[in-house]
Amino acid sequence: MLKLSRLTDYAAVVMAQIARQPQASHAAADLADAVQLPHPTVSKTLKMLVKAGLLESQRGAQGGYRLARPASHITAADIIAAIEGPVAMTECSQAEGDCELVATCGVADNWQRVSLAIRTLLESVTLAHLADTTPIKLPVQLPIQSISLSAVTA
Amino acid sequence: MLKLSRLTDYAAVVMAQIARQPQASHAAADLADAVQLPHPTVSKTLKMLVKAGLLESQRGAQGGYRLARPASHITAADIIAAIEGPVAMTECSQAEGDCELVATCGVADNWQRVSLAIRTLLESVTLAHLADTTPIKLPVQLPIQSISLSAVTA
DNA sequence: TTTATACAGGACTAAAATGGTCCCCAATTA
DNA sequence: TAATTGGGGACCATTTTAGTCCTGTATAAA
Repeated sequence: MLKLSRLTDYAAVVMAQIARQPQASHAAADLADAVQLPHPTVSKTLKMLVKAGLLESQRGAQGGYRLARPASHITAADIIAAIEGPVAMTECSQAEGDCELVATCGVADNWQRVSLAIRTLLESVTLAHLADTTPIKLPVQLPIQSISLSAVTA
Repeated sequence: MLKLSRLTDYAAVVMAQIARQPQASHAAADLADAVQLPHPTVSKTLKMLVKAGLLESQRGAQGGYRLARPASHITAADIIAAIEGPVAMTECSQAEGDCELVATCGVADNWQRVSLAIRTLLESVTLAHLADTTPIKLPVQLPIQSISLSAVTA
């Protein structure tokens, strides 16, 4: 289904939660409560986000997590990459893609373009967009609508 | 990695192969040879594509597979859906999405928009594009809207 | 300095998805 | 009728995923 893994989903939700109170420090337990997800799993997710450089952590009492940079500078692609690795639709659209079938494949090149387009899209959606609870007045709508527009008019 | 399953990849390659000789009937064994993939797996893929209505099959000697409709009317989204099910990035962006966490989620709505944008993009790329051995003339560095536009007009 | 808090890292398991194979049946045609 | 070719499953091995838990370490407050 070209679906995100569940952990990635969690990551997005948790990141959004943090983004709504950027200056506060958020303990893993608090976040898990707020988002209604099992503590250990949320904790695991948070660690991955730290490792990817999207969150900063502070140990000890009053410690917790906060954004490593403004929500407007964290993209959906960043979050996905933090949990699942780089966004790439096919084996061969990855950096290390050494698919032995390139010769007989015949679609590699075009898949890579599609893959790139999706990556670009995901890079244009920021955490600030995702965290915005009000449905629609997002700048996100701009790229999205242009896509469907050009697709429809073609 | 937001990656396509390997079977989906096969499906695309095989569909492209058929699309290059649309009027001929292609036996599973021939296709497998042409694409350098294991016969049983290719066969399985073909069956799925038939079930999804993208291919038509003919049994018996001189039988085989052919496109159910012109390559320009089969989209990347169709192929992906045939193997993996409908394109939906998150649980809740599916039709039957009954995620109990919607209340605390806070990002569902925006994820659905992203998901829709990707689906639209994948629907704008046709099998005819994929099968074209000369790469689609996409200015890779340009924004998304021009990608899908030039893809369609190519 | 002590103690409670909170993250770090990784081992571990259960469950599910994935990739792949194989077999027997049904349809078609020569 | 015999050879060909797809249809439909069952089946298995492997990997991935999700989730838990334990032990260690940094920090801050009492």
